[in-house]
Amino acid sequence: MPSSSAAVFNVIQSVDRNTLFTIESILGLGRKDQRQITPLKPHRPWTDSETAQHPGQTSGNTSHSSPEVKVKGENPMCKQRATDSYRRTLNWYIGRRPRTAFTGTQIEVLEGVFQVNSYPGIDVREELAQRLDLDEDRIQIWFQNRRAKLKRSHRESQFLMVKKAFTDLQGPAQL
Amino acid sequence: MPSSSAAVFNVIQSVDRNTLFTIESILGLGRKDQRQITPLKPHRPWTDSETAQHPGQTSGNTSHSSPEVKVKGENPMCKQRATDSYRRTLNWYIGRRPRTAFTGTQIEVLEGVFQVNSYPGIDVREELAQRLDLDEDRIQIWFQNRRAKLKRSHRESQFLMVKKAFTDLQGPAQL
DNA sequence: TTCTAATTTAATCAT
DNA sequence: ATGATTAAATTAGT
Repeated sequence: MPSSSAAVFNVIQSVDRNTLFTIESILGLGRKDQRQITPLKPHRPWTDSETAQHPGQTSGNTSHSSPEVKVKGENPMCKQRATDSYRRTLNWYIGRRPRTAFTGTQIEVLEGVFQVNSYPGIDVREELAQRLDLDEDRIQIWFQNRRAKLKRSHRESQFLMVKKAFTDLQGPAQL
Repeated sequence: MPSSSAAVFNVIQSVDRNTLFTIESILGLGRKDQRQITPLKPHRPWTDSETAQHPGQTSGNTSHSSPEVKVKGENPMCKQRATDSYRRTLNWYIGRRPRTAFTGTQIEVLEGVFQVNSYPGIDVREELAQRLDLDEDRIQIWFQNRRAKLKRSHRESQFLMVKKAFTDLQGPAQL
């Protein structure tokens, strides 16, 4: 059974139930020709239980059942919160890797290396992983995100400079 | 393939300028170097253009000569004198966007679209922004927060179900 | 106090 | 590798 038909059926059901938002519902339905109705990777494991349907039929989505939670340099804080118990237990039906929490010293070292070399090779990454007690994958992902962040900030500053030039041009003209 | 040629080039350049660059020196440099780990000035392009949309909202906060503002660090002793000064210093360096207050009809439409499609694409977001007279960024942030809220509620209900099952298992066993 | 808009970052996916 | 986007976590306003 294809999952797209189920999605379409859900949409039709939802629209049928509340016909209050007729025009606005078309906003969500009008572009059903592409991409959103047939998601190749449905990243929504919880949205189908709104009408009390049978749960658990979407559990077979890329679940790498090797629970090797190797968060090595972690556990700096221990909040006694009731939500903390099921915060971890609800991660299993999501196929996502648990978010890695880098320590302060790890960030320090990574930032220092980034200032020298933003594109570390495999050897430097392996060395860093061994020294910082992290996986090499995490190192690579961190550098990717760090480069993206740097580019973002560069774009922002450039945009601000252009806008400032505009306002500086328009400002004195008003005097 | 020359996929790592850029990285090699960067490394060679770095080595050329400051000779003898090993992981040791990089790590040592990263340790002793003083830099900002917490940026405290992340992203505020609207602080210098308050004339466009939010008149009178932001004040001229050009000087920020108090970089040692501890926001999250709790200080159990001598907290009375520092409360309003904290409040004041928080308002200084925070460059947040003013909180958007959605109207009732905007919330209605957004909720209606959310019931149909929790992951609207760029086209739907743009359409919504134009119809509701909002920025597309606000639409996206709203859907992000809405999904987080939905997931939170689902987590709570699942936790309650698990806890109920647990007590139902333990209860009759005691008889 | 609760709820939620806003921000940041690790992770994922497509190109 | 890059860009877009998401989830998660946190901050902060009403």
